[in-house]
Amino acid sequence: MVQVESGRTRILDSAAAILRHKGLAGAKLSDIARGAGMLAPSIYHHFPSKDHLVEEVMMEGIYHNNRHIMARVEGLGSGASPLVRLRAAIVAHVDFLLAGDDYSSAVARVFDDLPDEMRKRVLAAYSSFDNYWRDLIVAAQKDGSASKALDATVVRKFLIAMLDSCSSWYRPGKLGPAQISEQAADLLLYGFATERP
Amino acid sequence: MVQVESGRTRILDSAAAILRHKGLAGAKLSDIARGAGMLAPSIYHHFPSKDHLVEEVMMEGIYHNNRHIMARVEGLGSGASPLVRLRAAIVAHVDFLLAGDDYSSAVARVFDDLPDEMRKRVLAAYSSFDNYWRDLIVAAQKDGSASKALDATVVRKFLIAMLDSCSSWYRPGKLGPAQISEQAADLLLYGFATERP
DNA sequence: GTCTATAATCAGATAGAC
DNA sequence: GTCTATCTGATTATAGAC
Repeated sequence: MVQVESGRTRILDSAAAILRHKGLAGAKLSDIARGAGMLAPSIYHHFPSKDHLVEEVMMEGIYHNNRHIMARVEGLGSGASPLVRLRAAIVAHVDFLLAGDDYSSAVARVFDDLPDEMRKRVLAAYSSFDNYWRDLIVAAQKDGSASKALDATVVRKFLIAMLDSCSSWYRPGKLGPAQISEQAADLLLYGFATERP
Repeated sequence: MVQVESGRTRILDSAAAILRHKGLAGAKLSDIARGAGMLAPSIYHHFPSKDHLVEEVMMEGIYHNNRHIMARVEGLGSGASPLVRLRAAIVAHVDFLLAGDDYSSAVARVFDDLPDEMRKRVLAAYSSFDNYWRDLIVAAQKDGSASKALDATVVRKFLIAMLDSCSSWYRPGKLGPAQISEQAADLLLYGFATERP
């Protein structure tokens, strides 16, 4: 028997899609409800407020993305070098965003606009993810395969900002998602210049 | 004789600072007015609407940043190689953002949230800037000092997203703005890995 | 679980005095 | 050029029928 998607899930899916494309202030409850096949007040049967709904989308986005990246990296097996693991994480992150996951794209889009208290909670949930990236980066430095001259925190911030941006500018065309993610990894790991200084 | 900053300019400065820190929806006219030492309705003596005010902040931000980067690159003189010019542009962009220019930081913060029509106009103004980056990137590829395997457009998008992010996460600490901008340039040009594949 | 009707709130904008 | 008072419109949220 096929269980039709519940009303609650349809609301979350719709909210994620609209937050992703229109931002926090641009995501009206009436639009979200329409995407879920209902009218705005019906949302309140499932969520106590817009803020609660948004926060749940953020948490789902972080969780989905996190799981996807970890699964790909850990799927490499125990023999993979730190640099190979870092590369896999970069590729997985871009692939995931460009595969069109509305939840994780919504996080990248509206995080800066969240109300202060909510942003703190979302950031706390995000921190396990952040730590995972930090570990990948630091492991590559310890192992000698990545530059110790670059600050691990600066690298992480720049790397994540760069990767997160792709869902806002990528449009299908001559390059597919797979090419974009490979280029992201090549650019970050080996740089744009052909020779070292 | 010292001309005190005009009301119009105080409003623009205040709007830029508030847009930068609170985003488009978070920037209330009453807050902007307070920052300019007046009350909200007084803004309408100088600007016909919030949108007009915001658009002028965007245009100023683009113009300031553009001029600053071009001045630094062109200041290198005609003997500078394409890669040296690209590096100078990267460093200048980060320096400028971290020097705390509210106008250009406001552009990076609210661009995605602008109303469609305005965003088109701002994007058009931005395009001369975009073309400048594209020329720097393509020149380095033609000259053989940068990788032709990377798509120039993808490199430009990733590069600008990465650089623009720094005003949202940078906090003065053990690393100063000058170190951040050098690390950005090193990461983009030479990558995080110590050896080529 | 969804609806119609409506309240409450808030921010952008206007009118007109000074 | 700035103010006080007010209007308008949009949006979140509630009440209560079905």
